[in-house]
Amino acid sequence: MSSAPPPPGFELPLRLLLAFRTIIDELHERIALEGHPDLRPMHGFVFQAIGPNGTTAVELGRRLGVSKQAAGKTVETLEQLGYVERGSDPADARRKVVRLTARGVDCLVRSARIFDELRAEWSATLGEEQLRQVEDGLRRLAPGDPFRLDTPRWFGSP
Amino acid sequence: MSSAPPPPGFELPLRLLLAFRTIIDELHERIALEGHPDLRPMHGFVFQAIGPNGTTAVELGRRLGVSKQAAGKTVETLEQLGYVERGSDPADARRKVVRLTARGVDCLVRSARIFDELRAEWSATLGEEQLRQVEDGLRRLAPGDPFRLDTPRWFGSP
DNA sequence: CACGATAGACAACCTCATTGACCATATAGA
DNA sequence: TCTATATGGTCAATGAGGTTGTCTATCGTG
Repeated sequence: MSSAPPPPGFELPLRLLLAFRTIIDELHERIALEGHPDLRPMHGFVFQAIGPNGTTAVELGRRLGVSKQAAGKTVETLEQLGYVERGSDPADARRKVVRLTARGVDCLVRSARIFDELRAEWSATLGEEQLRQVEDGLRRLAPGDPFRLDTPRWFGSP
Repeated sequence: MSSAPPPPGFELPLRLLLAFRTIIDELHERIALEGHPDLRPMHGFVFQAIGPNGTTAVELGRRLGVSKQAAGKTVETLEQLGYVERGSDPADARRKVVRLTARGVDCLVRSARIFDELRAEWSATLGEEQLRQVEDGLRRLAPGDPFRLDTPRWFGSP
């Protein structure tokens, strides 16, 4: 009955971060082998924030938790890398819709597949039961929309 | 059992990051109320990297995975905030030893206590059994030293 | 004692975020 | 309809934090 002393409280957050980094690093290692070597950890968040239907720089900034100018610059970078493209919205001449290119969609699809493969490997390592315990525990510790995308900025100073 | 379909593979990493952020944000909210309102998430890593015996800017840079100049600037910032102080090493006139001040040590002690309090709250929420399942699962998914301190730099672009 | 290695400081630069300002366009109300 | 306001996008200036390159002082080794 849990007779062993509990681990120090700082271990769990460090393990959470280390596990996250391990997974993301593994993802990028594999997706680099599949033709996307230029991606950075942050870019996956941006692709998810753009979504399959496209978005605008302002809305992207809101989702990422950064200013619209910063979001615009990120879009410009990803446009040069060939992952997104900008078009005009016929229904609103102010909006410039940012959409994933075929290459961007390919990246999203591969990411989703690799994440599923990685989960299958964790399931094999831990057993499906314990993995679900972990996932359920994290859902209860950190409820809400997991797509809080303002993390890149979060570390730095005010 | 486990007859329900597994969640998509990308949920776990997002939950890991969200849980980490939730914990760190909670820590900083509480430690701000105890007299340390100026701390940033990264500073805890720096304090841990300095350690109880002090260190130098070069060694700090190695542990944090940044250049010695960047480490020096961080030390300068923390010195102005009153968390560290620089002294000379009588055994080596080149070295300028960075040590935590009483205020810095106070911060480390309070952090450890608050982390333990937070863990007790998670234990009450999940039950000690499931919390240990989570911790054990993370240890197996991400083994090794949890004190990898090069995270602050990890997010950005190269 | 001379030489290479190390610790630290200074300067220039880069990247990425910020705020402020400005223009074009859409929308709501008198 | 015409005007006021809100919204989307861009440009400019700024600041934080990182980098590399260079320089000096000091240590350790031959």
